[in-house]
Amino acid sequence: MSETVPDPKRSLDFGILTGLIGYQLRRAQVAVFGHFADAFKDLDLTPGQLGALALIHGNPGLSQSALGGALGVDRSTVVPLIDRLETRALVVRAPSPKDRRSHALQLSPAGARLLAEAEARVRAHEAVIAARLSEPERRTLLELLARIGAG
Amino acid sequence: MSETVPDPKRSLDFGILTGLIGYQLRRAQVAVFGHFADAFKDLDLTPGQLGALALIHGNPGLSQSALGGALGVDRSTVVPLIDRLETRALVVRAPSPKDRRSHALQLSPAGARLLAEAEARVRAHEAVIAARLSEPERRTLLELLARIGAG
DNA sequence: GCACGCTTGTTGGCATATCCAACAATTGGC
DNA sequence: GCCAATTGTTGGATATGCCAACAAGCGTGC
Repeated sequence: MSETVPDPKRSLDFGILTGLIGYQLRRAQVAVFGHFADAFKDLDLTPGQLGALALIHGNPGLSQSALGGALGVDRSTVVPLIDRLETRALVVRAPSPKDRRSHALQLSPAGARLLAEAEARVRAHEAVIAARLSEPERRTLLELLARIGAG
Repeated sequence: MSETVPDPKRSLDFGILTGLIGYQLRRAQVAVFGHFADAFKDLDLTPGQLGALALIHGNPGLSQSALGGALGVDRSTVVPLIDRLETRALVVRAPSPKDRRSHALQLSPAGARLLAEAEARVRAHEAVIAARLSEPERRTLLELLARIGAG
């Protein structure tokens, strides 16, 4: 038994963690999320909110359930998300012409403007995130991640 | 103006989302986290708890602050994490010989046993996750993620 | 020595985010 | 027209995270 208290100067032993996709995924996520929050705090947008705006823009009239499916979250999780966007007058819960149970989600003009602004900004944000990656590497990463995410 | 209600049969328009590292990261994370929860529910371990066990095992006597730093979370977030592991008698908050403020974290024998079991299981879990990846691709993904996470 | 500033763990307040189960309204197949 | 399924919502339960404040303890400068 040599040492029980690790030397803080020496770097830590991460054990199996380093080789785990799950762990590296989380580390990357923390870094990206943190930078995103900084970059978007004046627009007051979270990644989930941006995702919702982008999906509603690309698929106007989308239902909340369909949005939840596309985002990979439960439909009950979509409620407060849209509540917030609706309170900020970015999204409208329009009545669906086909189905009186569901809401046809639409971007308000302000929502569309904010999305356009956010799309410009997200490009700069992504450039910072991918600064350590060459363009082919970036594409490779996207493709490999998509394959993991398709599970 | 052709359609306001998107055809559910046709796949959705994801707009810029598909090309965003942040988005693909989140999708992958959801898939991995979901599978992890299934695989570890009988051991009752979350990814964060496994990370803590692995780090304590590799660095016995670690302080809570150092653990938080290694996990990338706030020191106050570590408290309930260790609380839970200590309640389950997997981790011990031993007094630090050097500093009476801090706790020297140690695995209990039960904690060490559980970690060994979990390490075996995490390998199987990762194999499922990476099923769509060749071994070189898996390595590439780990390396690219590590570069993103080093931000 | 010893005073002041820093660190450590903890608590409390707060905000998300997520799930599941139940519910009423509504739809659609038969 | 009946009945099962779906839609949005609510409520309850967890988790996860941050920040700010606090007491205890440490250590540097003098």
